[in-house]
Amino acid sequence: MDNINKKEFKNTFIKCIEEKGLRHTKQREVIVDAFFSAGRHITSEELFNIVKKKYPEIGYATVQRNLNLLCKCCLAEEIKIGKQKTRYEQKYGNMHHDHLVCLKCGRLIEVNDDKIEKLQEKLAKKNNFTPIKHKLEIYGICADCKSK
Amino acid sequence: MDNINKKEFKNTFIKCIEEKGLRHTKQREVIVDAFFSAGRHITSEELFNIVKKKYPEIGYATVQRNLNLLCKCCLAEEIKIGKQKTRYEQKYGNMHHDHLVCLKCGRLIEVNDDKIEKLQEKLAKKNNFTPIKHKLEIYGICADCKSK
DNA sequence: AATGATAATGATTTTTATTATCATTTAGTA
DNA sequence: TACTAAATGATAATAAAAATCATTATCATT
Repeated sequence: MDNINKKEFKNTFIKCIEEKGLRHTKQREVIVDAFFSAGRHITSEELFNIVKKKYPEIGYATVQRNLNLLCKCCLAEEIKIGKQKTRYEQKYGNMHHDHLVCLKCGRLIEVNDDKIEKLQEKLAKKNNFTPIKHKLEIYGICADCKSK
Repeated sequence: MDNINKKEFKNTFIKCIEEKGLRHTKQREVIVDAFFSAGRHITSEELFNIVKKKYPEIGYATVQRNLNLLCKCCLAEEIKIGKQKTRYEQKYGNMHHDHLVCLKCGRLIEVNDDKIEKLQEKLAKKNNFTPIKHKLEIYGICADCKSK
């Protein structure tokens, strides 16, 4: 099942780079594979270290560049929390979610609330503002850290 | 009226540094004054340029340090939007608000919605997460930019 | 299959914001 | 007034991400 998703993910990427007139390379293959298989919120450095194992000649810049490219293809999104390094989150299609951020362990928990989404639309409209996207982060202490 | 707020603001600052056993300096005086009187979302660089006019010998580091100090006193808060420089926002007491961020002109509009706040509490609770603070940013196009 | 245009790569440098360092000055008290 | 430690100002360090650039690889065309 994960393989099906992976296939879809890669196909979307391929379609996207073809639309842009970009090229298919071995490095891109390896990077996109690794990005899909990695955790949900990875830094460029972490991804670089993973990719290096499969493709030792790869350069850091290539990983960084292709993460940026994934963002342009809407397959990844930057998340910046406090002073942490930018993390890159996988995005399948239009699925959106917000984050609970634990201030103790740094864990990111993905959440969703339709009512909040709708109220945000309303709030924007009230200000004659056309919303395109949004970011909601709730900072606090996660269940695990509370029980410790 | 603004002067009363300013007085309160400065008193809070003075109280805060005294609690921490820190000292009162001319530079702090000038920086806090300028910060209060400046726009709602200022960068350290902008503030430095303002302060320099009243106090030309001042160093950038001093402005930066005191902005950080204001944050520790809960009189300022960092706002980081995209790749922009960190901006510092005035905070009076506990007043909280969210932001509409215009993707065209970069303008920040402060908004508030009690219902959203309450739903956030609920959402956190549902995940056994103790919320401390949150950040909601809605990105889109502001009224001014739409009419252009 | 060879060619040529140009995108991509990898190594490195640059940029840029913020923090740290440190000698000197200053504040606040004893 | 002197002393102690905080604050300052100039500068260096840090660190993440972007830019540069010579070289290599891709891919449409022939």
